[in-house]
Amino acid sequence: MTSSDKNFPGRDHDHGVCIESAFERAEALCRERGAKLTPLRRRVLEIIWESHAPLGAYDVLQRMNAEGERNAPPTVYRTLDFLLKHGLIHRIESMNAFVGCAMSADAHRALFFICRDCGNVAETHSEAIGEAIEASATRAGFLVETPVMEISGRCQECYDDE
Amino acid sequence: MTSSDKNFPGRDHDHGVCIESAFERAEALCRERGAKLTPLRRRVLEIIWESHAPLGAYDVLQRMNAEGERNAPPTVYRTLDFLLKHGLIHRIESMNAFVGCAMSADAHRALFFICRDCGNVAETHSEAIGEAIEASATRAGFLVETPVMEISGRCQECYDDE
DNA sequence: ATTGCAATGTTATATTATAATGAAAAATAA
DNA sequence: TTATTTTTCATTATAATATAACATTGCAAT
Ligand SMILES: [Zn+2]
Ligand SMILES: [Zn+2]
Ligand SMILES: [Zn+2]
Ligand SMILES: [Zn+2]
Repeated sequence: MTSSDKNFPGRDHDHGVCIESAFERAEALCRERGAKLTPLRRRVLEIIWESHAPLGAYDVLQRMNAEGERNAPPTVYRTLDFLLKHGLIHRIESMNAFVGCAMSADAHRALFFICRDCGNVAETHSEAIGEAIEASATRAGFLVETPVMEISGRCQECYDDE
Repeated sequence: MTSSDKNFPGRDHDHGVCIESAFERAEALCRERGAKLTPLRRRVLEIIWESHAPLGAYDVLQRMNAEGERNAPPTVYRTLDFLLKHGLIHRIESMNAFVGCAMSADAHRALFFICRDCGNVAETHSEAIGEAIEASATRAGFLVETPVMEISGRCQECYDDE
């Protein structure tokens, strides 16, 4: 199986592991690229990784300012742009929100499953889908550059709960 | 071939035909459902169908008000909601914009190709993609409800032009 | 006529995102 | 080191997108 894995975050998964490995990947990648993971950027990444549910920019901002700081929107958008540019987070277009990238941050075409109940997002990568899209694009005379694939629905745990 | 067709709108296609058939579909569907295609709704649908490039809500509003009318945002959003509900238009999530539905308006899962040069959008339907997504969803333990698939890239004509 | 309902109008405001400018900090060069 | 340049961050204002809340109109059923 070359394509996706069972990677929807279970209710009981060890999220500490997610966070830890996200930071390891971020640090490795920044070291490798000579990019600076400043305290501000680290903090925003940490906020994003508080859960697997996407956060809006203003939600991030609110958390940044929880202890009385006075960061303004451009600060959070700039920081999110940095994290996006380096593939450390993804933007979920259908939600105007941001979620941590769960994979090695090299450019990749991701498919997101978004649970409408718990709000969690699972990132997957499927060659079969990529190929099907390429085939369709070829028939339509279209050159694929940036696919946005965001599938709303329900995760296993949420539909087990009715 | 059960899946998609060559349906990117060519530079030279007869757009009058697109508009005409869009209105025929809209009228048939509203008749069938007892929904009212009021002058306001007809006008918005007409504005949306001016081209194959998605329009933002405020672009629609501007066109509605071009002759001095004073429609306000809720009017256009309500009207767009009606057209969306009946499948007469689609919302392109990655653009916050709206485009006419090119197919019979029964609930369908569409894939959009969006040309970054000319801005045109082609709507396609591919069983292969649907199946690939279902397969991936099953592996991830996910129940698909509302897929958003919006592929940015370049249409044939635009990359022929360099 | 009166009631009920769907459609539209109106005002205000919420939410998401960026422009423009400058100060501070960090890296690089001299 | 000091000077120079670049990157990062702060600040103020504003643009762009979307909705809440409530009023009015028009039309159909009783
Ligand atoms: Zn986790
Ligand atoms: Zn869920
Ligand atoms: Zn056309
Ligand atoms: Zn094009």
